[in-house]
Amino acid sequence: MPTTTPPARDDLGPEPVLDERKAAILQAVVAEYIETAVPVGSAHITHAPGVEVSSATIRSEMAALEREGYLAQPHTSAGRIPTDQGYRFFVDRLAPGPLGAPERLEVRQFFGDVHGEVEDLLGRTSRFLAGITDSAAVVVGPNHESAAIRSVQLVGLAPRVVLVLVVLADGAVEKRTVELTEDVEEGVLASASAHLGGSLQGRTLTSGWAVPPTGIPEVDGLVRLGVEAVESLGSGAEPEHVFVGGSSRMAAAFDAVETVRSVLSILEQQLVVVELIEDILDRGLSVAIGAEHGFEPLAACALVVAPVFVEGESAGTIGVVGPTRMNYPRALAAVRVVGEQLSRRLARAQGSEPDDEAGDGV
Amino acid sequence: MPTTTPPARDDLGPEPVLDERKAAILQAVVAEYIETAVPVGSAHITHAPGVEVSSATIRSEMAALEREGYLAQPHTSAGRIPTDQGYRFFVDRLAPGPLGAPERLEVRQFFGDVHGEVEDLLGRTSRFLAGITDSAAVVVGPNHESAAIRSVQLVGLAPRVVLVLVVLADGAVEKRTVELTEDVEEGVLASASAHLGGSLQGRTLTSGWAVPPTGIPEVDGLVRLGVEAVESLGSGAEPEHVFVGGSSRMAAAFDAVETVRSVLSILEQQLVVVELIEDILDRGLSVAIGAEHGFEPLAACALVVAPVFVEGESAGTIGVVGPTRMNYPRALAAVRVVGEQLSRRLARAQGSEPDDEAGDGV
DNA sequence: CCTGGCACTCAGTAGACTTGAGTGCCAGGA
DNA sequence: TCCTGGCACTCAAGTCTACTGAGTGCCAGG
Repeated sequence: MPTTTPPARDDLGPEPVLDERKAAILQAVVAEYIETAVPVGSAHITHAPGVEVSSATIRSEMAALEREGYLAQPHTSAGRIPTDQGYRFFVDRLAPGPLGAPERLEVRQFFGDVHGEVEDLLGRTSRFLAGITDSAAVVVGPNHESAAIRSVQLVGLAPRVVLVLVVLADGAVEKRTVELTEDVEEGVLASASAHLGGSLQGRTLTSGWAVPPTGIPEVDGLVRLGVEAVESLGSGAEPEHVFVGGSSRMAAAFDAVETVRSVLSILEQQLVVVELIEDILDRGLSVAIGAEHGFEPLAACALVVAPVFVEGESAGTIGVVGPTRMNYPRALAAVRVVGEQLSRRLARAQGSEPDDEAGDGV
Repeated sequence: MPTTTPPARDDLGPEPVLDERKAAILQAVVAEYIETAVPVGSAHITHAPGVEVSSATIRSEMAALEREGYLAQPHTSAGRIPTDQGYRFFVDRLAPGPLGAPERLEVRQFFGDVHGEVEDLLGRTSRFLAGITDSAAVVVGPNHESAAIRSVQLVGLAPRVVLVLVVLADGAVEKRTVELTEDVEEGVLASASAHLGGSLQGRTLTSGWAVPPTGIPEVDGLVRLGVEAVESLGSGAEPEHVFVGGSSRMAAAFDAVETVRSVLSILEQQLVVVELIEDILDRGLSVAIGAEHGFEPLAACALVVAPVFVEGESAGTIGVVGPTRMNYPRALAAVRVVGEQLSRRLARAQGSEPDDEAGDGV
């Protein structure tokens, strides 16, 4: 029986002092409850690793764990259920384990087969991640504030409607329709387009840029409108692209219909979910359990999240949303591996990394 | 009591022969059941308009309606529930009524406030339609097969990665990333881009087009790749943009969790929903009730759909998905009005219609 | 042909009882 | 001091029974 020293903790609260046996009991209860969703009685874990004592002893330990806030009892004559704090202890002690073999194969296959545009990739990834974790999954695309502008173009759609098109270095295309007050000639449009493209290329959406006047009033007017449009793209008016997959799985995750409805409704408000995930990451956490994230409507849920980096730059976020009794080991491993693969994939799509198929970590 | 002659029927099956009283009873049962979700007993509708007979008489009529397939009984001593056929009769007799006043106001406000890109508009519309019908709502964007190409551009993203960008007359932007086998010069890229744009402008994505060679091998190679990319856009490999709003409302629509889960899971597979809606429209229906659409997983649902036209051209579809006992009058009215407003809005976004705010029909 | 009356059905509710998984506590032993 | 087996206790959930009442089908009389 290895004396597992707890790995680096996710949270930085006061180190809980639980002796080995209490910890083993708590761990056994959490593991059992995650698997069965039934309150765990003392007799069920007498043979759990690190426990090996009689049920009576376990009972007294459980009573202590309950006093200390790690376990709860639905009613007097029932077994114990982990509290958020109990799950937290379990998660913090969790060594970063590998993904199960079948899932590993699935990941390999998925990232081997998938192709197409980035948005498509992100959407598929969210559904895939939902699939292997049997929860809902969220994939947030990169926000383009720091991406360099590759090209800016003005395209006339109708006599007084112009489309401002911005291509970023990461392959993202943003657009904005601008309505004009008067007709504009094709040549003027082309000049303005060229001038804008030349001036903004290489900048980022958020950097302040001064576009020198051309001296031709019509062109400069149009250029000004174009600059405003591009600015509005950078100002975060447009939320990042968010993909939520597998939310149907929440239907079976809770027995109260009202909980299901409210959780689903939150998942529909993608902006809220994104903010929640960012907040969790800002606080340095990778797992938020129940009330920890402070967002009441998702108090029955846990989130497992991870940022995705491409060449050291943030390129989005992925996460899993499930009931607090979700399978944390699997979710953590899946998020880690899928995040890595996605990152590698995105790097390749930007042409910034050699096209090697032999992935590490999977 | 007006002798209501049934309006034009949606379906073209054999005209059912139900005398006035039977029809009134059936209508009362459906209306009551839609409102209460409780099996309707004979005594409950003795005072319904057009009925005004004793419960005993109603009972015998109900028994007849059951024999004829319009009603069903959950068990012997319960009231009646409409069958799909019963709902169908109800819907076919429904005069196209106006939307309720509060909803009318909401529609006016929504389409007055909403702004931004088309995708954004469609997404918001789906959520809005879900809101006023208290069901899930689907908005399918136009498929771009028949839209004229306004501009084609090649943008270099990385040494061997080129983005092919197609702007369509309706303001949609499609893109495809192409990986090259060898580096290409900036000048060659520009030439190819200009040549492609010049050759394809005004065509549609699906029309076959021959692009004349320029005589410069590097350029022609790039042009060929570009043409392939544009062709792949038209070949329907890319599904239309689909927006599903309000699916959380399905959680409360059925009491069997399994039904909820399976319906939600179907709504997640947007492609399936789109195909189902198209199929319903192809069959000339605007409402599909229960098993009518022949799609087993949604046998517990009804769909109310409508195409959206802009200047006679199809510009997408909108629809409402709910349980078969959904509020058909409201859903029909909402789909009609929202469809009209969306159409008008899309027309304006394309600059093809004067910007008059005073909408008719709302 | 409609109606009031009547016997019948049966889901749902309520109460009584049983079961059994689970607890807390304690005295005795290592 | 700590663990253990034993024991009395609790209480959700299941089972059984009885009752209620909403609803039906049928029929004889107006």
